[in-house]
Amino acid sequence: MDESVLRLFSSTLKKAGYNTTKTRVAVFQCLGAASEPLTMHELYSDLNDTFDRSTLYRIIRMFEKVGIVQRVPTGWKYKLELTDVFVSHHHHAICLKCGKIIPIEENPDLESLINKIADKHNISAINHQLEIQGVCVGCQRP
Amino acid sequence: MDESVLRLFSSTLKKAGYNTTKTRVAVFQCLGAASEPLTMHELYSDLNDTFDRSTLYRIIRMFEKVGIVQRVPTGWKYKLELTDVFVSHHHHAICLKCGKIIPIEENPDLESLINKIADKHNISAINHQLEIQGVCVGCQRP
DNA sequence: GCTTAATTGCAACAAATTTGCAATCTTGCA
DNA sequence: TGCAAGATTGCAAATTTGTTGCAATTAAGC
Repeated sequence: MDESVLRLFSSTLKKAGYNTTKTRVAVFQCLGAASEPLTMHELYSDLNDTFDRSTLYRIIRMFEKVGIVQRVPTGWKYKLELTDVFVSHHHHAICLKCGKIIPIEENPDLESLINKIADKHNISAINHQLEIQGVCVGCQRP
Repeated sequence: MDESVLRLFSSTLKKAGYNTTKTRVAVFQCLGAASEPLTMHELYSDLNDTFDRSTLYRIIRMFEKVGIVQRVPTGWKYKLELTDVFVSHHHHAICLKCGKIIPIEENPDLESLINKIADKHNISAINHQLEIQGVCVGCQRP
């Protein structure tokens, strides 16, 4: 993983009053290495039982509070991924046939439209998520 | 609740091979009467312990499968509401200060933009959700 | 290197969700 | 309307998911 990203991670923690520990770095790197969002369970087993479940929960809760990770709702469950600070702001499309998650980069038109919609409802938008369900090209019969 | 909505509910179940039971009607009506999405817990206690929790979970899982209810992610948890088949298609804005959920009716511009974005990623969109977080006008200091 | 405060592991707990099975309803049909 | 077959529910127990207190360990700053 990129040195500068790790430094940003570390300074984010520090600014919020937390230490940079081996455990936290491991969780962060695991999320950074994943090609798509992970469930708690996946994250835990990817880390190969290196530490206690309660520690992982505590770390994720804190990472979320300080804006290092965010939850991606996927039907029943949710998955975890790094926030826009570490990965560019994006959305997701999920293929209903094969379950693949396709990242969708942010679109300026979408962003401004969302702000306009929010304003119309007297709410000033701070953040947003868009999830699209559909069928990917690979799953569409010829 | 409207007769015709109940008939639609019943035929939706039938088409999927399920019976229309007292219990299922009660759950459906409870969701229909709610002014905003409900948590499992709220739904259960609104129904006033008329039946077992496991039954409620089974019903909700099935309702979701056949497209009667959908989950609204709200941070950690999720809430439940009827789908667009029974309530007009809409999105949500959540105030980060007071937690109020503001329904946002669908916007044709948004819809077409989303379809365009999905196409660009080789996925043909079937459904989508947009969640906006912000601060509502009542929570903005004067 | 040392001190102090933060972090982790452990073990127990609490909440949320699932499951098997027997008892009870619904439906379709006589 | 009454019955048989299959679907649905209640119950009790298991599983999964997330939380907590406290003692042991570790990281940060000097």
